[in-house]
Amino acid sequence: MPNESNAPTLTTDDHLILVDGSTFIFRAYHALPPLTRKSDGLPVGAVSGFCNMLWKLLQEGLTPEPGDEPTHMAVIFDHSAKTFRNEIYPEYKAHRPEPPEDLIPQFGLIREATRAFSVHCIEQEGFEADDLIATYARQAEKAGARVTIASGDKDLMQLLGPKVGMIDTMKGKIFGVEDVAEKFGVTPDKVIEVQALAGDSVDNVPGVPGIGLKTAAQLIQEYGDLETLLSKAEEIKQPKRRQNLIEFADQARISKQLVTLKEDVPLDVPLGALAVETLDGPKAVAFLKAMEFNTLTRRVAEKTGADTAEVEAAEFEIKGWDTPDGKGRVMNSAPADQNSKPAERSSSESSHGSAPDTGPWTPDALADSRAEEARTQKIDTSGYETVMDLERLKEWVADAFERGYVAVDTETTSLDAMQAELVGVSLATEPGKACYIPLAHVEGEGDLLGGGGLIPGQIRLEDALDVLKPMLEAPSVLKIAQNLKYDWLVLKRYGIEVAPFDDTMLLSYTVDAGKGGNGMDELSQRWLGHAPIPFKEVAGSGKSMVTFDKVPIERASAYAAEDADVTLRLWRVLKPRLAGDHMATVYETLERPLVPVLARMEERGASVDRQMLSRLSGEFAQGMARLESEIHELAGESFNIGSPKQLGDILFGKMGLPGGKKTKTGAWSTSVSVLDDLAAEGHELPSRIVEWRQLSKLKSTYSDALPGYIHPETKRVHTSYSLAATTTGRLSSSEPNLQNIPVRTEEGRKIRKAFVADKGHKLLSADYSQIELRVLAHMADIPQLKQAFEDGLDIHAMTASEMFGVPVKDMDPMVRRRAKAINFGIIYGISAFGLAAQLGISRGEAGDYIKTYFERFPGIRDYMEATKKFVHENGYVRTIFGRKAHYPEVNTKNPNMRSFLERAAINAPIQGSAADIIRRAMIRMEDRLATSKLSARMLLQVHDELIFEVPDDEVEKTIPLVKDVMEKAPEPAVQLSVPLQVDARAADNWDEAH
DNA sequence: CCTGCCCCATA
DNA sequence: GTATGGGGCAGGA
Repeated sequence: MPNESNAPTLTTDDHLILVDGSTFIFRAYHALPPLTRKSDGLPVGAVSGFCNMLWKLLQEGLTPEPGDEPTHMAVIFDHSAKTFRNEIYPEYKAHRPEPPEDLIPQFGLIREATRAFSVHCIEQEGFEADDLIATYARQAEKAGARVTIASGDKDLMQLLGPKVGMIDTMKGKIFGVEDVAEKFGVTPDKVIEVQALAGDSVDNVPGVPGIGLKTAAQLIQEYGDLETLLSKAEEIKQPKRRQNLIEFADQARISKQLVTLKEDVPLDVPLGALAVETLDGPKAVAFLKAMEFNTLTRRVAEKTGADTAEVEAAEFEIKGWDTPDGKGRVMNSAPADQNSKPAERSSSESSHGSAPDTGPWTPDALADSRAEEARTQKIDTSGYETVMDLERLKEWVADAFERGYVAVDTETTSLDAMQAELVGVSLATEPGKACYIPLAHVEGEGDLLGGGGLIPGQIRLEDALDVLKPMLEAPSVLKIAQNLKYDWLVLKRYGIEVAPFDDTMLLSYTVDAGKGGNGMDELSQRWLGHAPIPFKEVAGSGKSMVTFDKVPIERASAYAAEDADVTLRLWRVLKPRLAGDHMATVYETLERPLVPVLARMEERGASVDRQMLSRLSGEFAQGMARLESEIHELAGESFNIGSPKQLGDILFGKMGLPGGKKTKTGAWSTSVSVLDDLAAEGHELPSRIVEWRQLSKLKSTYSDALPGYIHPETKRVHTSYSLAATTTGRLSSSEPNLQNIPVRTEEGRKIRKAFVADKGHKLLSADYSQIELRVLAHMADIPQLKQAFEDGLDIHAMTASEMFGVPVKDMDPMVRRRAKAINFGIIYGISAFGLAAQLGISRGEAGDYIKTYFERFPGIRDYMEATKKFVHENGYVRTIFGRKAHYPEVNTKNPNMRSFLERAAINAPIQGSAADIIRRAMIRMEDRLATSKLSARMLLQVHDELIFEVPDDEVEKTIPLVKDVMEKAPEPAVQLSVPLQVDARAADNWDEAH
């Protein structure tokens, strides 16, 4: 189609900058200090800010990198207050106050400034600047050119895409698609849908009452767009929200029209005409001189070769301002021709006018292009730097402020964040640009005098932290780290609370849970095709391993700078995938906010009674010794009871007992179930072995090991929680694992009694009752189960009654036990084989139970079948809150593996939804306690239980609050169709509280 | 000294 | 039948 304007179209090499002049004026006026022309007091603050911005954009474009300068540029203004939007909705922008008096003369001056810099000044009656920007941006994008919108207006975010970026020149912040996800919770193409619902009080866009950004984003993520949502409004569970969506449907539609930018404005000035013209030095200098902007005048003169002395200050009419002398104003700077001819272009450039159509913007397209970029970019370490002086560090920090984000990594003396001493910090600001700041490296071994003197030349730790702290805590700088919880804890111990942040480990986990590990080395390999320097190669391993402070600075620097660089590159790949996969809400509501919560729990630690554990170890040792001689007596020889191999030889070889199960490797199993079977046949040795094993386990894993984890200073035990270790969304705990402290046996509970409260405090344990069965009842929509939970019945007895037709009253405990096993089996993706093993019955009998169960609860079978179908088709399943668990191998031909993965996929939404619920409770808990002025501290999480330390006199008030937060945790995102029940109790130790 | 295996503690 | 972490043993480096 011929270009009607005859102006050359843009090409892929072009870079168009569209400056949103109207919003800039207001923001500059309010943000910058008031500045007046020295000679007569003319207010020029906004003009000054505008000129500086324009100059910078002309010189550098978006970034200072060469080649980034604009080839096309325009400043766009609103023509008048009334536009077509006022016809749709007369109240639109009706709340706008009149501009302040000293701003009025600057409106005209800014247009003068634009012309003085030979930049096109665009405005059109009936349209807002935003519509013109949208139209130009889309046209340029279609031609394949790069577009940068210079504005701080969030309404323009709907335009962002792989080729369209945005810069807030007031804040120096560059926005990409990932920032749209951050702000609106959706991809750019869905921004208008969200705005239509949420409205905007500033522009007086009504939206739907009771729906804000968060809810709007969540609804749009679920339903896709406004119309679909409105057509399905009846399904919305929350009654108030449903009613509003129905009642205000038309208002939402109007809102959408208001926020939708017009992308087809008939342009007075064609796109091609916006080509950047050679700067007319004398003209610009004349204007700047008139404004008395001395610094900028000098700079522009230097750059253009204009002679400041020879150029006279321009004179022009200033509307809205009476000069003190009251004289008329003369125009002596020729006004720039708005329809000036486009700059000459070489024929070769204009010949490939039809640039490849990049197609409609999709989040996946950005994610894909970032992944491609990451794969192909070489990891070039020549841009790495070792920072040894404070001034240079300040420059890095200033750069981080300028960009608004920075990758950070700490190097320390220990993997244990509670013990780690800071050795150095690394930063990265763009791929290949990274630095390491050594702070506490010491001379290596090799001298007998103790060595360890600080290596000279390093910045003093305190000085460096003084410079880093404001940046690490600045709301305007996003800190990017891999497993930030570790760095957060280390820095917290140096008085720094890192915020805000992104965590590449959690980004990967959110998007790819189940597809593999989320550690940095693995992610680097997966996304960058690059194996980072292994820690082992830097610090050694095993006995010869040294702490990081003993690593020579040069080697440390290469390792540490690379870690920051890799982290930044991973962020660039992974962050856009959040939007592409519609997982931003999961990341922002279930993952990221939990990091500081868990960090504080780890920091507090739990108190254990060392004496009690020591006594227990002695007790267990005695019991073991007694059993050991009995066992050797019965066996007729001495052997290592702890060796399954030797034990098997004795039992199934020497003594000739009938072997039961075999292990994977073909050896006879000596597991409890086998030994119990033998014991049931009247053999004495196996039951002694089982008793010995129990004591051995309690001693080695708990009473012996736990004291070793007591922190030398805090005297408490600080576990470490992993947020990204499970496929389902559960946490895991290690070093020590405090999620498997014994509870089932009397002997085991003695360990639990050693977990005690501080003086004047109690331990409070609050646990969800049957949360997974309740989640299942909700998800699979099982009427009998829901009713039973509603009525507060014994769920296992109810199941037994339904299945076997026996009354709940005076039920045989064995019958209830069978039903209980089946209920658990269901959650685990039941198989006749497993149920048979659990209940010690035949597979046939177990199969009959399952059949009966499904007859009574057909909805459960339907749910299981639907889940299997879904996972086979999609390779993942979702929790109620949208978390994904991937099972990429589920279509394998290996029938055992396939069944296993199917069961895991059935279990994941149930286990995972329960995990999501307790996560939500934990995230809210601290605020709720603080609001009620309660000083309870959350210490531990054990999947469906939270443990707090509470001052004695606050126990009574804390219990109902904790219960409330936990029971309402799904809301408002989800209203479960079954009630949640939390049991809470306080006591002096964990055993009695549980 | 590292790794795989077995066994077992929890939800 | 689901999800973890960890100790001890045994075998190969």
